Amino acid sequence: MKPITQKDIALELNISVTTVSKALKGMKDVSSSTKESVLKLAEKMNYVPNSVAVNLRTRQTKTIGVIIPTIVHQFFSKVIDGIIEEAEKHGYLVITLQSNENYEFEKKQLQLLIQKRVDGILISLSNQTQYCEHLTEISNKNVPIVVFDKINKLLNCSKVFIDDQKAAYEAVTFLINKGYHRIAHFRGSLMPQNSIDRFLGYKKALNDHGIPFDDSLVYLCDNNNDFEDGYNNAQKLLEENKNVDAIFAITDLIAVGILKCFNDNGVKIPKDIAVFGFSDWFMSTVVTPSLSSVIQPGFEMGRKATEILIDEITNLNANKPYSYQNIVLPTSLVIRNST
Amino acid sequence: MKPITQKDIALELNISVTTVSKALKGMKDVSSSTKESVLKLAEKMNYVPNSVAVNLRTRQTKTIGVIIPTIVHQFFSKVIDGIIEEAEKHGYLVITLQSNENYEFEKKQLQLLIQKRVDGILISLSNQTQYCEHLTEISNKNVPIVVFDKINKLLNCSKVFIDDQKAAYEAVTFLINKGYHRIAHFRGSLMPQNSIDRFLGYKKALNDHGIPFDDSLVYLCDNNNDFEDGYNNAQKLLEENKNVDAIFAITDLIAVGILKCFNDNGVKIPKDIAVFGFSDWFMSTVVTPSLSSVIQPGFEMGRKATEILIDEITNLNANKPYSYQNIVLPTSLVIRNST
DNA sequence: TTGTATGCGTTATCAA
DNA sequence: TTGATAACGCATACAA
Repeated sequence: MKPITQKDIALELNISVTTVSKALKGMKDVSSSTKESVLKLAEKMNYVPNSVAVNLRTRQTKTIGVIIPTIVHQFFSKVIDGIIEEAEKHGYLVITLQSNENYEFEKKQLQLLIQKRVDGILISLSNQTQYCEHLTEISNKNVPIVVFDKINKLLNCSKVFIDDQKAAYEAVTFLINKGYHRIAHFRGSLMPQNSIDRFLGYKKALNDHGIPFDDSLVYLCDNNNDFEDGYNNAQKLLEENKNVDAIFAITDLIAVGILKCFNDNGVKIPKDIAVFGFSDWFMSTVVTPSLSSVIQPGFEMGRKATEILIDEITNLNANKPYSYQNIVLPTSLVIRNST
Repeated sequence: MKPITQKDIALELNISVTTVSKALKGMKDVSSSTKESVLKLAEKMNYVPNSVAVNLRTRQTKTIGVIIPTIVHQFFSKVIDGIIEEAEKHGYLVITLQSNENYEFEKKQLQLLIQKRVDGILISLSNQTQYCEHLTEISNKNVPIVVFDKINKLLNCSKVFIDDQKAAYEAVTFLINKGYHRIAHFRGSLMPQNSIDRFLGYKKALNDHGIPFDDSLVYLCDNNNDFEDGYNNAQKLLEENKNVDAIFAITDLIAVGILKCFNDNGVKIPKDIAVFGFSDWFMSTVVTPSLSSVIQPGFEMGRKATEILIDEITNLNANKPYSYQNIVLPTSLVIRNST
């Protein structure tokens, strides 16, 4: 059976579609008696407005698009959770797409969302994304964009992120104060801002505490498999006999890889080598030893980014001006048994 | 600037919108010369078809809706991954919603998707969902539904799931063969089919091997926080001094909670008590001791369910008949150090 | 090969 | 207070 339309109601009641529409929307230029009968019949016939038609008419889809590198990642699923919840609160639905850390793919997904006429876009950049014409181009189409987590500082739009440099600085400083002085860093890919910033924070902490920076203590993890990257580089570190007494890893998953390797090789944590992670995944609480980490508010990041985005959409539709926001969410350290 | 429409192209080329439409769609009743000029201009003007208009016209949204209990859950994020990938391959986009294991919420989310006029729905039932009128009602609206993972066997639609009873049976049988004979079961909520089936598999395995079923060895974990549930019930089990030598847990997260509790209490795993999980989360490979588990193919489940759904949508649109499918995905055991 | 007319379901404008 | 008409952008049956 076909869905009921306003026309069906109008026919049944022998009134015009216009009046039905008005009654349904509670406009005041319709008599309370007809309004009542329309509402009653709509209820009875189980009328559901066709949102596609509404979308066409109002030029809004009440839909926002999200692009993240990958969804099978606790941090990002927490972000998505926050996004969906906040969006729903404002009557928006969420279409999620993945870039798989691939620039070309990211562009393609963006195109899909534009074609779908989403009202706004939330994106966390892929590791490969260096240039952002594809994003500025969208902005010009009057589709608001908010970037989060993996941002590009040059981008002309609102951003929600954490102070990666500061967070890394605090983590490494903690290690130093705890007495560790030969601290390695397992860094992420070269491109992403957060990878760079965490590295800079690490460097600055060393510097501020009079510890010379040693380039050979920086291990690059950019094989898109954090756990294995951590494991393999930890192995390498052991073989190279670097004499480090602590490691600051850019990600919990990498840190867990390190733990695993050390456990496999009889390296005592934190006695022989301490390990500090980043992101505070649930996993980190149940691993042995439990992992010290930086708490990164995923849910709140998704929520806030969505709030801003919808605000911009609303302003855009109302022809009100608005300015881009830079939201820096607070982080904190959680100290467990690995340090 | 407003998006370019076919009208703009038609105006520029001094031809009709119809011809533009046909040319764009590669219909053959349009001269190659005009086709070429249309395509070229469309490219130049950066024409993007308005999918909302297309949707209204074709009565299809090329969108599928997904409802899962919660996205911050490795199994479900793998499912979503599979769904998004398969959907995209067929030109569909995915709207994800969560039921938060709440029946009323599930109904509401379903309503939202219907209102959004999605072409089909994928759903994994909430723990609280007992009756399914809300689903059959949708089916009657000619919106195909495929249920997966947490299904209701009575439901009249396609289903993709695993043989929970068999999988549980195999896990418990493994324990028995390994020499464990006093095996506790940490079961899930009472409602969900998979919870029931895993329990039945456990019981059957005991029975088939001449081990008497002891009701007091079944611990109910239904507080919606698997890890804590596992931890607390493990604590209880220790206090009750049940003398068990193994535990079959309905979920890895619960199993990990057990591990944690045992580690905290100096219970040796598997020497004192062995632990078997279910689902094979990544976490289980890095926990100490690593957890034996049942491999549950999340990605493939999402992929397959989507494939079937899109198939049904396609058939429905073509007025072709189709029959509901019951797909049982294979599982297997992965034995690690906890057993 | 091209174009006209019509409709998808809703909303907005304006006249009655 | 009501309704006729047009429009959103596209696609199709049919006529030219």
